[in-house]
Amino acid sequence: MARAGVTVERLTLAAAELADELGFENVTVSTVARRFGVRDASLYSHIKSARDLRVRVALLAMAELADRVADALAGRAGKDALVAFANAYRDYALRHPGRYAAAQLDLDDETVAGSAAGRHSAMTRALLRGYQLPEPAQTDAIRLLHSTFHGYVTLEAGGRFRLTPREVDASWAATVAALDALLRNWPSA
Amino acid sequence: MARAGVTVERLTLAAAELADELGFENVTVSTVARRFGVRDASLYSHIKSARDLRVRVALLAMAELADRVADALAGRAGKDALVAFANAYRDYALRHPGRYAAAQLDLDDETVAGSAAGRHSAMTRALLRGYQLPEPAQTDAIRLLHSTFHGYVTLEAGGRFRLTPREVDASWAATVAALDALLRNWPSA
DNA sequence: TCAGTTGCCTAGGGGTATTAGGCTACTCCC
DNA sequence: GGGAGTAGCCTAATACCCCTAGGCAACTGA
Repeated sequence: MARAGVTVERLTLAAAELADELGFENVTVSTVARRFGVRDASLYSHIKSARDLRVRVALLAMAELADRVADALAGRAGKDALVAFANAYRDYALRHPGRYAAAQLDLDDETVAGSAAGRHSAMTRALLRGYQLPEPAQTDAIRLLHSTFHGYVTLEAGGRFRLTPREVDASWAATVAALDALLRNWPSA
Repeated sequence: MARAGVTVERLTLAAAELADELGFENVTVSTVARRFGVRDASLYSHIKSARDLRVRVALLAMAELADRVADALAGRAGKDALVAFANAYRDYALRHPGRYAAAQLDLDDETVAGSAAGRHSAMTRALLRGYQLPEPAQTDAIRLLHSTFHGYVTLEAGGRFRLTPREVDASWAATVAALDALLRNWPSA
């Protein structure tokens, strides 16, 4: 019998692809095993559990997203940087819905610490340097930006904006422009 | 044998409670049946499927949330109303994490149409009346507010803000204040 | 009272998660 | 080249969840 050549990396990648195709909630040990043409039980020499597999997909997604954002941010500043950041974020989420959903998995503190989450907020902090916000406003602004981006793409992907006819792309552009205006005039008290 | 007195309403309520206690993903036909002391198969004369049950919890949560927001909004206007809206929203999400997660369930358009989602955006529209935004800025603002609120509570509940020491309550207040400032100075172009 | 309806049960088929234990295909070292 | 050892994959078996079919008993109303 030829071996299937399963490795943790290939498993994680396959799981990520499955997530984008079928939704993250349908990423199961069985479906991944099936894609490799092996039995489910065979995967347990590579992964610890179904959750382990899902966490790996989450970490992969977070790293990929951080990479895209870093690329988009390179050489830009001010509103230019904000727009690039926002669009890279949204693009990733819409193009890889399953991966993005994975990135929202509830991870324990230790795992979060070892993830790309730190890079993400460091980049946001760098982005905000152009707006000259003092602490703690800076932290608040990071949280606001992250919340708005995350909330927007989640609601958009969930079809929650389909009730109103207004184009979601146009709303997105207006939203990012509004955030830029807000950052330039952050209320002091 | 005495009957357990199962009804769709009691099932939905029990499922909602289980969601808040164990997380929405652990709301299962079996756990709910167990709580009633009956066999899982017995529930299928009341609900159509596990998904049906979850959708009912989602609709319940959306209606409850709309109620809380409506109460908070009564008799208020301007920033006062915005703050009340925001706090009611966040309170509900944090106090009822399972229900709130349920409300995020991906529903088909027909179900969404029959839900409290319409009430929700109508209230937001009413809230914005105090800020006098013309269309399409008003729609964009609704989407921005919803995105930010939803994103914030989701990330907060998911522990994504624990990396930074800044108090989440303080950040929340600052965020809402910032949104108020933004609505009062919405960028025209 | 008794016919009909409704509520709950048992049986059973199908799927996923996971452990235990076995066989086999590579690897590398003498 | 020939074992010895490791790693990859398999079958078997348990447990839990989803759901259908069919049965009996408990209510309901004429």
